[in-house]
Amino acid sequence: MISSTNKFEQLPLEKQSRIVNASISEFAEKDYETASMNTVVNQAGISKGSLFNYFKTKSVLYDHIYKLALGEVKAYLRKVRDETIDLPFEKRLSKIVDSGVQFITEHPRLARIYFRLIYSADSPDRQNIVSELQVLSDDYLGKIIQDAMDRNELDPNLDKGQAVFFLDSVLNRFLKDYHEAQTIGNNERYDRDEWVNGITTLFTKGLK
Amino acid sequence: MISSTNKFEQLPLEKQSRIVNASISEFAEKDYETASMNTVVNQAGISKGSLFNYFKTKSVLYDHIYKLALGEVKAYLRKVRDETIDLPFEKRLSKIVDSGVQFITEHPRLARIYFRLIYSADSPDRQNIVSELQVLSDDYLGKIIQDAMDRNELDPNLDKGQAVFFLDSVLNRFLKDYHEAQTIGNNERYDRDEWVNGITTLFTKGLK
DNA sequence: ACTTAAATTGACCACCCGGTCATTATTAAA
DNA sequence: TTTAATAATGACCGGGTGGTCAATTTAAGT
Repeated sequence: MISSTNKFEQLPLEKQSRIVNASISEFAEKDYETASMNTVVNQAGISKGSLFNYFKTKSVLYDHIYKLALGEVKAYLRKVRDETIDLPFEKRLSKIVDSGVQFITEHPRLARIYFRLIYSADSPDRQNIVSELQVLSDDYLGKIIQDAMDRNELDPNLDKGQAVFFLDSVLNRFLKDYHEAQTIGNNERYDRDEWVNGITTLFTKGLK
Repeated sequence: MISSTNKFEQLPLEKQSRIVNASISEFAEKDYETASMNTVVNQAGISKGSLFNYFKTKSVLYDHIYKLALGEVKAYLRKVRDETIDLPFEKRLSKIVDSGVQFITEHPRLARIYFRLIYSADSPDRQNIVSELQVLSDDYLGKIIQDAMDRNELDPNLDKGQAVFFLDSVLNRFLKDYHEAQTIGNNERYDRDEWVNGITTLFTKGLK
C-alpha cells in the first residue's frame, strides 16, 4: 500500500511478465514521449484501465522499466568486475568489453533503453537519472583504473577522473556503435579482439 | 519551381529568418516527433497554411533546418582545419576543441540539434544522416591524424581507422558534456586547457 | 445460494497533432 | 478603377494521446 507498484507486484507473475515485456518492447522501440500506453496495453493483452491501475501514470511505468533495465546492467557489470579482480588491466578491459557485447546480444531491448537514456533521450527526470549514471560509471571504472594504477600498469600519478572519462567515452561509444550495427543487421563490422587490443594499447602506450 | 523550398527562398529575408529562428528553437528544444508545427507557426507569427505552403511537410522543414545546422558546423570545422594546418598535433587538437567550445557557445541551439542528430534522435532519414556524418567525421579527423602520422608525431604504422574512432569518441563526448553543462548553467565544470593537455598526452604517450 | 468486496473493462474525455482548403486579403495588370 | 492572379489565413479534419470512471465481471465470505 506504500509503494505505487504494489498492486502490480501482487499480480500473477505470468501477467506481470506480459506487461513488463510489452513495456520493454515499446520503450525500446520509441522514445518516452512517442511510446504509447495503448500499444503496451494491446500487446500485453490487458485493458487500459488495468494498466493505469497498476501504474498511476506513464512516467511511473517508465520508471519501473528503466530501473529494471539498469538493474540488469549493473548486475552484469558487478559480475564481470568481481570475476576479473585478479586479472591485469588489459585482460580485464577485454572481459568488460566482452561482457558488454554479451549483454547487448542477450538483451537488445534493454540495451536500447539504456542507450536511449544515456544519449539525449527525453525521459522524465532525465537530469537526475543521468547524473546517477555518471556516479555509477565513475565508481565502476574508477575502481578498474585504480587497481591498474596500484599495480603500476598505469601511471600512478595520472588524473584518475580524466582517465575514467576517456575510458568511459571510448567504451560507451564502442558499445553503442556495436549495438546499432547489430540492430541494423550489420554484424561483425567490429573485430572485438582487434578493438580491445587497440584500446589497451592506446591506454598503456598511446599512439606514438 | 524545382526545389521544394523555392517558395520559401523567395520570401522577404526578414520573414525567412523569423521562420528559421522559430524552427531552430523548436527543433532544438524538442526531438523531431515531439516538435510542433503549431509552435513554430505561432513563434514565427505566420499562419499554419503559409508554413505548409513553404514547406510541404514537417520532415521537409526539418531537413532544411538540419542541413543549415550541419552547414554551420562544417564551416567551423573547415576553418579551424585550414587555419591550423601547419601546427603540431597537440596545438591543433587544442584549437579544434576551442573551436568546438566556441561553436557551442555561439550557437547553442544549432549545437543541440547537432547532438540530437548524432545521439540517437528519431529524425526522419536518420540512418542516412548518421552515416553521412560518419563519413564526414572520418574524413575530417582522418586528415588530422594522417598529418600527425606524416610528421612522426603519431606512430606511422597505427591503425588510422581506430585512431579516428578514439579521437572522435573522446572529442564528441567532451563537447556533448560541455554543451549539457552549459545548458544547465553549470559553467566551467571543465577546465579546457587541462582537458586538452590530458587528451594529447593520452594520444601521444598513453596513461602509463 | 446469496451477498459483498475487489478486480477488470472499454467507452469516453479533453487535448494536441500534421495537414488541408475554401475563403479572404494583397498585389499586379489592364 | 476594375479585374485577374497570387499570397495568406485559420477553421476544420481524422487520428492519436494520456488518463478516467461507471458499469460489469470475477472472487470471497457466510
